[in-house]
Amino acid sequence: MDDITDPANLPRRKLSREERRLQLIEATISVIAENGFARTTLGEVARRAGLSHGLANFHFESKEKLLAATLDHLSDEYRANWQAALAVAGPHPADRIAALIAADFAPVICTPDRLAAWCAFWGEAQSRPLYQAHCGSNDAEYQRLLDGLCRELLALGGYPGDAVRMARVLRVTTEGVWLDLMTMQAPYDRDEALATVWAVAAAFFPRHFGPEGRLTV
Amino acid sequence: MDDITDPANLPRRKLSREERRLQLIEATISVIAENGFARTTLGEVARRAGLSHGLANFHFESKEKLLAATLDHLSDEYRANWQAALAVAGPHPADRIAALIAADFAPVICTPDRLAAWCAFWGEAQSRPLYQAHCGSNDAEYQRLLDGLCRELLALGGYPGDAVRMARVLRVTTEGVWLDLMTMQAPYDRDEALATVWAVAAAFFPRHFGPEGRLTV
DNA sequence: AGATTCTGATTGAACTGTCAATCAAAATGA
DNA sequence: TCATTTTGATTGACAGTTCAATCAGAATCT
Repeated sequence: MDDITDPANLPRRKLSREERRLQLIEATISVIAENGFARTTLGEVARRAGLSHGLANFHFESKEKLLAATLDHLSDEYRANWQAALAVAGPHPADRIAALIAADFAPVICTPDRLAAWCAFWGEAQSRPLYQAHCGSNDAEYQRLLDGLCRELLALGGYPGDAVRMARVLRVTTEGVWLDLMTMQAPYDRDEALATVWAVAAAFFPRHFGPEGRLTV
Repeated sequence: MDDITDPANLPRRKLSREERRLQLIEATISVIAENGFARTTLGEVARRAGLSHGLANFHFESKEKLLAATLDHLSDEYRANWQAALAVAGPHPADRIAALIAADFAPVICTPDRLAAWCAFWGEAQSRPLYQAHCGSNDAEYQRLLDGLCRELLALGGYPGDAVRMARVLRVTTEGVWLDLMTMQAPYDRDEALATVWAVAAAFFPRHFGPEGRLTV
């Protein structure tokens, strides 16, 4: 048949291996966000990517591995985002804490689809050790970093309190407002979510943070 | 524990309708906690309850309705717990806030199985409106109550800040440490979790709360 | 009380649909 | 040509649902 001139069968095999994988991963995020984890099927993922379902198994071997790769992707993306934010932040611990907080609300990361997918993975993580390691709360590097910054700022500002607990509150507050944005029927907006985290920072470090974030000296 | 939920004593036609429903719901919580939401089957629920799988459909019509009833049960239980705690608390807003916080860490509520089940429902709630309404963040009564208490305490103590945001931080910090207890590979214990919430209260209301909780005047 | 009838809880096998995985053939690119 | 990618039909397993048969206990009757 003459398919060369037919625009209907144009877009075959134009993406590289890595691009195809990414395309399937993005479709997976989208399906998880819309249908939830339990109702995510390879068929729906393939359909949304405009591909046949056999391809998912070709590129990922199994559904399980596709899901694991999807979580990996989200995890890498999240880490790259805060590391980039940190790279352009000043050396003062308050500046670095502010950068980390703000990074979590960057439009690239804080997308409805992505938040929903994170949420779904959290829900399943407890029963699947494979996922558990990649979930946010287990990023040891991030936690050590935030712990250290809080300790520095505590010493610098002469604040009372426990650095590890403060770091934990900052982290879980961010996760918590994320969860609110996903699960509430009438949620507040992203700015209000960020303001809520600033309220925590301001309560812990009142001379360095205010309701709008980092206080400029 | 309950003799109802113990499969050891094989109950052949001894339990009432309501008791049987409860038994199946408890089995469902257990299976969700162990296998996750996506891998929860009627067969496994029935096996764990020591009953045939046809019975689950007899009592609940469908798997979907069994899951909804399970969430309902968790939701009712949660509400009953904080309402009971509030009933025996003093009239001072700080005492009532302290009672609400402590209630969330009561051994009856703060059980591995129950936390895991909550977690799983959160993960699916975004894609299922039926669940969404019953998830913690949507308990309007609880939120209005906590908002009001924070507003009172703010006025009473002459503290600066936004009452609604403070109430939100207290709530999401609790949810957040719950999530930590579930999803972290090496989590801290329940006391440390509670202490983390006290740290927030102490930061917001330093003359009414300390690292150990409510300050006695 | 004892026998009979009634109710509805319970079982387990059969049915149905769905989904992940497989594979052979076709299309594509080098 | 040869290797790689893509398709789509097929397969096998498994889960949810249905249903006819069973059975224990309650209610009713004699």
